Amino acid sequence: MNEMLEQKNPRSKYRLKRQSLPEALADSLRERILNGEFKEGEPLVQEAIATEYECSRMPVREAFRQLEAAGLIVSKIHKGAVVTTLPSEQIMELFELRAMLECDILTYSLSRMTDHHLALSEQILELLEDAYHKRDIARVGALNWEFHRSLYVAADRIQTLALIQGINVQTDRYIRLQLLLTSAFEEAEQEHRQILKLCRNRDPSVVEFMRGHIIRAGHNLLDALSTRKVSGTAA
Amino acid sequence: MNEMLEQKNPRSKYRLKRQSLPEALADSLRERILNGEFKEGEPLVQEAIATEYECSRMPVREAFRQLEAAGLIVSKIHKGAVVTTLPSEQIMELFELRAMLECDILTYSLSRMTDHHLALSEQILELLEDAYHKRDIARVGALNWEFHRSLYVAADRIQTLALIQGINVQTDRYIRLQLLLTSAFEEAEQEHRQILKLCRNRDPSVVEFMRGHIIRAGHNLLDALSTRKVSGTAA
DNA sequence: CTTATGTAGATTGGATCCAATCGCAAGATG
DNA sequence: CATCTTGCGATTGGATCCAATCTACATAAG
Repeated sequence: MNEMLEQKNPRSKYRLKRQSLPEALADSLRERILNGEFKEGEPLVQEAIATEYECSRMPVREAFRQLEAAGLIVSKIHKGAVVTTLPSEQIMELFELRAMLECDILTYSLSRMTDHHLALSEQILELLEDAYHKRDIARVGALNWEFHRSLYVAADRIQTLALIQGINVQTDRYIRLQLLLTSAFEEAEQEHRQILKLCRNRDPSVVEFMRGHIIRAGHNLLDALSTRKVSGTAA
Repeated sequence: MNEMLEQKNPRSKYRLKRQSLPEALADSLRERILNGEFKEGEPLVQEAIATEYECSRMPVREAFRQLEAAGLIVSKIHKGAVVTTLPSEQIMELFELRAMLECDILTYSLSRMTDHHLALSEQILELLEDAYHKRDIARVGALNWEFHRSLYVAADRIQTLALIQGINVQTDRYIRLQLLLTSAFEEAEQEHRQILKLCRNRDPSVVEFMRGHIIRAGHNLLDALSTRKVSGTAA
């Protein structure tokens, strides 16, 4: 039980401590992987994590199972867990999947959005812009997903949303990396405003705009990654 | 170590016992859930499973984590795990997701398929037809997915395939249920032949045909499910 | 008779202990 | 000198034990 473990679900006011230790651990470790604190290919040692969080290895092991299912780590028998490393084609594939799935769900959502939904999206967008200007990378990553998600809840497509969320967790890691490397998020910021505006008008063209938004993000990321890679090998 | 636990990966000949107990358990339990042996809403008790497989509760717990990540069970803290139960809208949503994702990957795959790929698909299809005529439900379920999968491997879209596999695991349960309830698989069998034929000709129309194939399967299932429900409540 | 409370049994969550396996280095052997 | 073997430390896998929590039933109060 460590002070690093904050309980989640801040939205439901009177719901505290309804998380088991493995879940809380998984949340914390996921955050640290997405932050880049645990780098690609880095091995995660059960004992080290356990002592760090002042608990036994058992909850750590269960947390590892969850992270493995989310695709953030891979663990081989008797050899431990390492942070996943994706080749660039697969990273792009993830963005293409997001584009396909998010466009689909947005189509459902668009006709069902209420003013309440839009107001909430706007609120999140303002928080996102604020976080970006303060260069709070972790918060930008989280709020970026929250904004996208807020546009989709009206669709009431639970399975689709769950799938998209899973992919977003994976791309989040690279989005944060991109924030450190480039200034490409400037244009993404403007695109977010445009997306919200189109949604307000229930303009169906927002779907294709969203597709471009996501695919562009993927391409920008790959560019940033490839330039980093050559500079990395040079150094 | 119980005789119920068979090691998987039969395709790679000299690869035995490279599975940890939790994984083997997860495989076995997943199979039993898909078979309908554990019904929807039924609680899974750690101790009972553990004694059944003659092991301690710990590997069971880790297996539960995997099954939960796959969406087959949900577990609440200090209240244990129960088999998931999906409302019909979400079941249909799963089929629609399959339709979208499988059509997408098939488009990639179609232009890259070699004769070798097609021969393999044909082999699997024959096994599938054989299993169906022998009314080996579990085998039909597994081979149905194997056939679909065999059409997609050429696409070399790892993330997409993983996503589709996850959804197929969930729909598999209902497909097997449908096999018990209806004879709708007869037409599916013919459609499989047609799909393979269109793939041989590299006919792009196979993509839309596949979409219809999957969506039809979903509708047939929902029909079967709704009639079962009314007869169930009547009895 | 209904509702609140409390206690016992069952079940899950977490910690500690022991066994199995892996990696690596030192030494033997050709 | 290269290669194989062997043994030890480190790490993971699994079992058992104890603590925390839930469910159900019984009992008492209104």
